[in-house]
Amino acid sequence: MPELPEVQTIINELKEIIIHKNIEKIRSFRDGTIVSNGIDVPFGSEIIAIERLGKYIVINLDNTVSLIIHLRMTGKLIFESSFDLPLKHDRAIIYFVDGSMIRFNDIRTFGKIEYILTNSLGEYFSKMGLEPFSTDFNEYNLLNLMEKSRKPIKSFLLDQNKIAGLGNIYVCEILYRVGIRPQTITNTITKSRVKDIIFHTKEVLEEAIACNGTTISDYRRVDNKSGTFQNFLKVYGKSECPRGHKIVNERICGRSSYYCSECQK
DNA sequence: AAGGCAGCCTGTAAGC
DNA sequence: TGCTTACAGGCTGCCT
Repeated sequence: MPELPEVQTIINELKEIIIHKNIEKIRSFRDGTIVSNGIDVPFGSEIIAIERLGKYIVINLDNTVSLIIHLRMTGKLIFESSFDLPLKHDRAIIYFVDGSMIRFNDIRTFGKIEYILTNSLGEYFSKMGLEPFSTDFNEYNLLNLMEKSRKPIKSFLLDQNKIAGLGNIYVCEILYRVGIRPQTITNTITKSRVKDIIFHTKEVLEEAIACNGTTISDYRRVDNKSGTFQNFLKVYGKSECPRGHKIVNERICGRSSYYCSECQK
């Protein structure tokens, strides 16, 4: 399930491959996957930049149009150096003028490619939360948000309008490292713990990016390879924590939540 | 207004 | 063995 590290990995790899390529056409194989908003991607549109915002991939073209891609749970972007027929679960394909292409493959069809005018990106992402690697993700701003929230910290960290890019796996891992239980009500957490949340959020995300992400089932890199951070998970999907305590698996905030009742209080 | 949750969807695996 | 059911989970939209 692509979260920030997986999306960042895909972007890092795409940058090497598709910057300055010209789009020949984008074909859809399923209604609803491409949301055009009445905007056209003209033949020859050149890709001039690719960036990540939360879990979104934003591709800027040279003609005031941008593509916003969200992979949701099972979306993959797989680069092929030559044109080929669509595979099972390919929902769209971006064909380039040089004969290469990118498959947008998505088993569960929740992913989307949206066309938008570049100058309205700001509005589109206006509610997006703090970027974990920006200077805005600091003690002052986070404490300010947390003081106002009465929901469980798990739900707070998953809220993209608070912090951008975290999903279920990394939230479980962050809370383990911080030593807080997922049920803890956000505005009861002390200031020193807020510091710990910032530190461990960056730490986990950095480590996962260095591993090219976490492949549990569906996530793949642009070359169809897996990430390796699954080998370093301490609680998600585990039955014992690194210190040998039994891990609790409980549904919290509608999500399967893993935590250690010894290490997390 | 903030928070909770069903629904979207398909493949996998457990249960009977 | 084969069918049914639960689960995986990001985000939107509806309800309270």
